[in-house]
Amino acid sequence: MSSQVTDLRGIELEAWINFLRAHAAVTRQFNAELLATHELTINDFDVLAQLSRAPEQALKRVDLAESVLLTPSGITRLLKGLEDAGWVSNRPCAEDARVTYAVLTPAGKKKLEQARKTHVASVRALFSERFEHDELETLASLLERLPQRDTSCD
Amino acid sequence: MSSQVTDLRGIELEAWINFLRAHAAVTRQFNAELLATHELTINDFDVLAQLSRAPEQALKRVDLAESVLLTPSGITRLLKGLEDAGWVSNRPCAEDARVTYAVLTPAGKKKLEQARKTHVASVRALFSERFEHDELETLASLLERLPQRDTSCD
DNA sequence: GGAGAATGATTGAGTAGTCAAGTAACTGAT
DNA sequence: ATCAGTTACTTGACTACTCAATCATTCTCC
Repeated sequence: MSSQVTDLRGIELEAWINFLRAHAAVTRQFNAELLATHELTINDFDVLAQLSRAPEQALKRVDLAESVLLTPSGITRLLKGLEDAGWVSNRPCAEDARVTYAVLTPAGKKKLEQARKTHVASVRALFSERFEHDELETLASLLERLPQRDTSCD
Repeated sequence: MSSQVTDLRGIELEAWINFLRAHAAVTRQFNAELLATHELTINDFDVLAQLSRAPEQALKRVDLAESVLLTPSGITRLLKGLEDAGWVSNRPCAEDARVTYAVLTPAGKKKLEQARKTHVASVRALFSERFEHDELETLASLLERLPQRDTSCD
């Protein structure tokens, strides 16, 4: 008599499973699109986007790692690809010889602008097709309360 | 004057970025836990759980692939690991010689019960620490409206 | 009842990451 | 001034997948 059909495993598990499935389905779609039209992965795009909003389009590898939630070695390897493609270059740091900044090149900036056109449109389309504006605000603010950074060293 | 600080890139992008970061952070944590205490990945766990709720604890590989959103070859390789560990065995299908069912062994059933104790507790803890019951219902139902299956062949 | 298409599953080759170990450079207490 | 610890980054070995090709079997239907 109560309400709708609900998951027997508890609401937390239901939310988690929906979350997992949605991530798999949505990233698969976005990655395929991005790869087909721009030869970039979501993480490539994400890193370029982070660089573009950074002062002087440059970021230390550690900071990049933290902001896109990859390990330092993951960032090293990802940047290798972007360097080979010419979207990113390296700049040594005058004050600290350990750090090499990753810098967005002009070509990289251009590449990002192109990719943004289609990718941002896809993201907007997927979300706004399914949700009203106020629902998107709710969703964004709920998701924001989940861990958004690596918790393994807290 | 309007409201809170809001993301300049639009609410859809904000929701998407929060979603991506949350997935990376949360799966990293759960995977580490599950691997440390049970030597299972989230996908391993997920496959065992799917099998346990299936009639006769058996499922075709294609169905398994669809329900956990892996490719058929991903399922083949994942099952190989579970077979080697003894949690899953193969059963040929009488009606169709192409299919081999993956079936949960008694040991696998036991393994899953153990893993469930800690993993389900972690999931519940993470979500109920952060959200009220009605917020969880909202979150679950919003996430449910995102694609939950592979859209590449629609 | 046989040819062709579709389906279930596996395999080889490749990719995108992880972790642990290592190197180099910096920091801070004595 | 030094040396123990920390930080930035890279590397080798591995894992967990993906995709495309392949093989076997079953379905379609003329």
